[in-house]
Amino acid sequence: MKLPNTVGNSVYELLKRDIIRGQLAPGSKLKLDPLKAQYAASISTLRESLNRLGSEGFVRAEEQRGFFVTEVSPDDLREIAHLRVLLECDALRASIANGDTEWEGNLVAAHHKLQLMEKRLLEGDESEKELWKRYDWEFHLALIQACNSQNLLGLHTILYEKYLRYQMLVLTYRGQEAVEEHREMFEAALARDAEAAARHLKIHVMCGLEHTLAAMH
Amino acid sequence: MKLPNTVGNSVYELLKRDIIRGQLAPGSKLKLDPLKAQYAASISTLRESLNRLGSEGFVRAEEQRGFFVTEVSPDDLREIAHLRVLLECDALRASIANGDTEWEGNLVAAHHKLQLMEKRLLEGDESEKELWKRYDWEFHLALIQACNSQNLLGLHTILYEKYLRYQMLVLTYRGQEAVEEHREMFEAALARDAEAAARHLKIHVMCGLEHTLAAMH
DNA sequence: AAAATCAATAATATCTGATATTTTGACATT
DNA sequence: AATGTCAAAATATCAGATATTATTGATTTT
Repeated sequence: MKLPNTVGNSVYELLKRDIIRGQLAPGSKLKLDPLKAQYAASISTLRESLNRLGSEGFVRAEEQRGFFVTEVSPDDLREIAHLRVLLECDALRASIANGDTEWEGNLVAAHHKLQLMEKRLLEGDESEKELWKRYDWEFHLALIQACNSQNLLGLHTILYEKYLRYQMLVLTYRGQEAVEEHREMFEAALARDAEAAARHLKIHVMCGLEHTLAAMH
Repeated sequence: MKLPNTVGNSVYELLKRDIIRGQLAPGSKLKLDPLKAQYAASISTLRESLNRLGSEGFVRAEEQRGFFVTEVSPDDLREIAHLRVLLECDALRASIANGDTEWEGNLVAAHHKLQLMEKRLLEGDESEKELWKRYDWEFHLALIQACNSQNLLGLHTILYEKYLRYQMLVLTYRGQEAVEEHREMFEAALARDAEAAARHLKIHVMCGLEHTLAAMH
């Protein structure tokens, strides 16, 4: 990954992070003057970032009325989970078919790190949820990294982030089940059993969906 | 569809149209001053639109070096075709499962208009390729309109447009085969045969892919 | 009290012009 | 041909101005 050197890029990253974390609440108005103060950027630069986020669906732009954090809803979450399964399973199959030694190595490393973190979370050490989130992402990315489609990886990234926002909003950790699912995916991927891996991935996302929907009451 | 009232929106639409039509050639530099003259908008407004197009993949932004029309390549086209099949087939299945009378009505109308236009194209009247392009889009959209997922429809739109750019670049019409494929999809959809419809759609896109790849020499 | 009206205020969309930094291209040196 | 230098060009960013539109609150009408 390249560092975001420009002001525009870092404002974009910060805004996206704050939306995903829920610090900018769903539906809330993104007024330019306050944002300018908070994110230390000019209106023009802010508008550029907001336009990007608008294209990606994190922000909604209403003509002449400005920008809003995209609303959440159970239906939207269902759509996102469904798309994530569709794209990630496809990418996973391709990745398992194409992956070389390098890919396996990264995957083993990513799973190992994730698993260590999950062990600590299960033991009650909730101090590093940020890190857990990153390791979860790195594991899922490692699985599909060899899919050989930049377009697919790009779309998946956005879907993963949107899904993550919902998980952050309900702020609950699913625990042991998720650990198992990760392990099953991991083992199936290493065994080059694409169908099993995709099956476990689908279960993983769908159970996460149910869990999050339930927590949304 | 809503009309783009703001300058930013129409510049966005115009730029995208010119990229898809190939009037802004793949890889070409998008210098701000010339664009400012050509699209009659200020730098700030232009940059907003370019940022949106960057998020969607029509434009590539390079730090400190400005904006470029995204390059084309056979591999990129293959990725896009593959994703289009993946998403559009999924949407089609859902649409066939959910579609009501209203949906069928729109579909019949869209297919009828497309078919008339195709007849004229086959007879050699190439004067209205713009209109044909629109009717093709409206038909494909009508097919999946009832899929019940705004997220899916949004992603599909971008993929369709990217695929279309390649078709515009090679500037050849596939003719009778495409007409047949449209008819088969149409009839399968009306008969609520989701598997057949998806099969024909896949063939439709994949044959279009081969045709375009061949024309890219 | 509810609805409609309307002026005052606030916010957005857009443009211009200015500055600092970076990239590019020409030219000269090795 | 490779490298180094320097002016010109281009970008990224900002601040400030204007026109237009949206919001708010008070006033009037029903």
